[in-house]
Amino acid sequence: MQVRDGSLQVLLWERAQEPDVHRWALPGGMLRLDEDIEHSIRRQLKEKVDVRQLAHVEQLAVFSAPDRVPGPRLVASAFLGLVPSDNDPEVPPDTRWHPVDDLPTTAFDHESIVRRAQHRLRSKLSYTNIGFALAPPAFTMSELREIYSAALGYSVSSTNLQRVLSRRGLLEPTGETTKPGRAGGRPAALFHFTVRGMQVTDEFAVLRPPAAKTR
Amino acid sequence: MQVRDGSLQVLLWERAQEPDVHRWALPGGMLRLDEDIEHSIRRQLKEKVDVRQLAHVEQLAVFSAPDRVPGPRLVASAFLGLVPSDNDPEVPPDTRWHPVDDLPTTAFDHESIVRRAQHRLRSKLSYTNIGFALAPPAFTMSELREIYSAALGYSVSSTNLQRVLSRRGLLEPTGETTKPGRAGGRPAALFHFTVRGMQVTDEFAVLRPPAAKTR
DNA sequence: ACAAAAGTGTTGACTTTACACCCATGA
DNA sequence: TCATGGGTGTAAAGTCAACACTTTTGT
Repeated sequence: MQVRDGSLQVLLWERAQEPDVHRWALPGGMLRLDEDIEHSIRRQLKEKVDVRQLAHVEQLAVFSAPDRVPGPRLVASAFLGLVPSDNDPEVPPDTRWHPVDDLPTTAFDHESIVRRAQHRLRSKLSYTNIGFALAPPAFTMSELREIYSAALGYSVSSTNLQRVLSRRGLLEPTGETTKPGRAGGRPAALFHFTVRGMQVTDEFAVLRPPAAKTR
Repeated sequence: MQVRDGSLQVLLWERAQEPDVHRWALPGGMLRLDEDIEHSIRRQLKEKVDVRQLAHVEQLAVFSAPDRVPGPRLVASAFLGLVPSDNDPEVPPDTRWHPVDDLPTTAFDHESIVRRAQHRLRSKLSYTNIGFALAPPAFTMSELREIYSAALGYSVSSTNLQRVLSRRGLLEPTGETTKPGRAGGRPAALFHFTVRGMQVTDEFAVLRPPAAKTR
């Protein structure tokens, strides 16, 4: 998934064969005997759709209903992969990015997989630093605000976004600023995330462990 | 998993054959063609170890490293299942409950699966009503306190536990009370959970949607 | 000077922990 | 009446959303 043109989008591939011809499917394929599933996902995205810049990949769920696809029983292990908004992989002609809120007719149970991914992403934006995987290496707070707004599906205040992320030590000014647009306005400071990999930043909303008595 | 004797325990089965003879393994088995994985798990627990009272079952993760078990490649889909502390299934002689903080030598990658399950449970105790699946149908706050403390691995105050769960509308007094022990003391009120299935009760720790303007 | 965009200060609402205190019972 | 365990009141700390206000730029 990626935030592009102000909305959260997912890369889908139009099936050319039965079953479910012309319906849109998630990229993926068969697992080789010598690789684990995450490795397989990365390989297929690279080989088939030229997506190499996955800033974050995580397991979503296994879909194992006996009738989820016609024909022989097939178990799917779904993953969520995030691409930073500044990259634009050259995808093949039969694939396209689709806004999550305006999906075409999907193949098999892929729509429910996309829904699950969207839900996971929304939740994690709140209690982890997962935003780093959607954002470019450096950004203004306005840009980050748009990314978060697109992914969450509602408007976020850049003021409060900055405060929340700063309090958690996730955000750091690079020192540089951007030029203002033609309309003028104060130049925006550039920020970047301090941590690369995903971390839980707000564990234990309640029922925290007892205070570690200082002294 | 279940809280028994004041600690969080997991049911393991001692392998009688190579590979990994005499090491302890999680219960499980092969997936049939006509069932989904959750159905399979419930079936195997029922048939093999007589565990029927699973108050909650959820997917944990897929383990797919090519060398996770010797021999032909085998992908495992791990689940977390919770048994309320008031039941004591009659398990076969080659299985035993083990405290998660004192595991025996486990087979294959099963220790990391247990760790993952423990982590998942701890997290969810904080932001969902998952405690209902560990507790008996009715309980005193002291009893619930012990269950939560065992599962979380640190001491929880029954005062605050009650308040947190009550505020969320998860807890309800049954009206009944218990007899005090021989040492005296005020009789404890009995409570039960208002909701049976798992629900997220504390979504959006931060970055909540804008207030739905009332009026 | 004015509009535009970015950033800061501040307030109020809400949670949650910690702890002092009160209540009901058996010996 | 005292010890014991259960339950309530309350204060202090922390977090967050909202919004007014200030800063910095281009025209």
